[in-house]
Amino acid sequence: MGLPIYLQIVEDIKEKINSGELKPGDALYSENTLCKTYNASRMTVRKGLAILAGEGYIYSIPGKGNFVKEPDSTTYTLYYDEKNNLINSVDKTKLLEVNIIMPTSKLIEALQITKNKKVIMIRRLFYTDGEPVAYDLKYLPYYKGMPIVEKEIRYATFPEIVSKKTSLFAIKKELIISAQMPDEEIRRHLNIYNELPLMVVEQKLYDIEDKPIGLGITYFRSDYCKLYAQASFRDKTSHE
Amino acid sequence: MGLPIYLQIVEDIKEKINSGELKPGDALYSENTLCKTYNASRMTVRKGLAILAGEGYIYSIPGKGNFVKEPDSTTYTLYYDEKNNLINSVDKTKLLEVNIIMPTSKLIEALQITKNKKVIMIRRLFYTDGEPVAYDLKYLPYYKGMPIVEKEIRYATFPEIVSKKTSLFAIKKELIISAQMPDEEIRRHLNIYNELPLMVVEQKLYDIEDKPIGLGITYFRSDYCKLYAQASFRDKTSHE
DNA sequence: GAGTGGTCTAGACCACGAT
DNA sequence: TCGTGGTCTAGACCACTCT
Repeated sequence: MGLPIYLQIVEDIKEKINSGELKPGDALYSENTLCKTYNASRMTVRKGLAILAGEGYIYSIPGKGNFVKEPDSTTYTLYYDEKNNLINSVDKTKLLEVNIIMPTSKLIEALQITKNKKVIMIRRLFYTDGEPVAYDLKYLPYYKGMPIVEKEIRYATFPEIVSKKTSLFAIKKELIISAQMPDEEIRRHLNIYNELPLMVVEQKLYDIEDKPIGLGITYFRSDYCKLYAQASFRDKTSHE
Repeated sequence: MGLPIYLQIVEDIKEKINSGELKPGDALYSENTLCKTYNASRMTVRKGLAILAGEGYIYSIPGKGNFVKEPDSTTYTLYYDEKNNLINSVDKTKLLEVNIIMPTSKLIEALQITKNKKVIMIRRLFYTDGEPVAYDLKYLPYYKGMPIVEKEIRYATFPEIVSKKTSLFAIKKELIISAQMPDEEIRRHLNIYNELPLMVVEQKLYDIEDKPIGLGITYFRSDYCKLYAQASFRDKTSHE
């Protein structure tokens, strides 16, 4: 087979781990031994081991060796896009309000600002097939000369809105997912007349220095929103 | 500073990307040029580029060059552990029932089994501070001679239960998160007397060949469950 | 054909752990 | 002191793209 040597090493050791021949905590053979085993140079062996480490199979302790890692059973990769987590995706966005407000105490804490700092509030409604499916609130600290162009805000995704200020790469993001019942205002906006709960996704954006630069809360009709995640697996690294 | 050369390269290029000097789609200098720039050998430069690629900053096209990648704004790392996503974590588990049942049509589809294949059903209740906080259902295809030891099942986490059969490394997992109102039975188990919704987490486990080996559904009282995710960031790779 | 990234080698020196 | 992993070099050959 035409597989490069380092990938053969990866596959071989993976197989040994998956089959149980190597168990968590076990030491691999030393790199020099692996060089002889696979008839490869040390750099090639190390490239294979680096991939295994990146995929969470092994770790290494300098001066001691490489060891099989305990698999992480609590980490998943979640796909979240406020406009595309619905059973059907958002095809219309209605801008309800853009305003500059004084922060509530919740905002002061979340955005780590003083109580005199003004905040931009954006309220939007997302539609799928003509039906309102989500009610969306965004808050950003207000800076003088900030361009609040309605057209942009109407269609933009939260990271896009914020990225006008900072490079997208610089942003750290956090999500908190919960469920709750809608209040009267949200019931009205989302046409909820019966006992339908909401999926609530709170999104916090931070800049490179961990300073909060945006808070978003999206209330989804639970019949239009399911979130999907999978075991944060392996095979995301460069090979292939 | 004592940073190894390849990490200096990583930091330098990251800085150029974060500051906007290099924008998505831009080509980096060729590897040979970078060798001269940083006074390093090609392997060292490539080690740095490999890290940048692993962290999602760049990608490379053989024969063409290395390019700055569009940042992925929809992928997050979610932490989910059925016993530890609650405001307080589970300190007691009550085993309601272990039974072997004939599959419902939903189970036939989810576990990809025939309608004559028996299924093990496990029903549990999770407690925090004496209060029931989650109602938990697990389904696994039944195999002859399967050891169903009550004590194990009572306390085990889903992946742990299934791993009696397969190596933990071999398991692929999927989560589907939604919100719904409790039915009469769940209201009773979770002491819900008012309009309190549930966070529902459906967990599917697959073996290495993508065959389903377990289905779990956990119904959390929404006042005791928030899920947490953060931008699937970078800096998880080996360096440091 | 010249330039690019992908793979690979056979050395080297270092800091660290075990003894 | 010896073996381990961590870093690094200066070459090499290949397949590929561009022109």
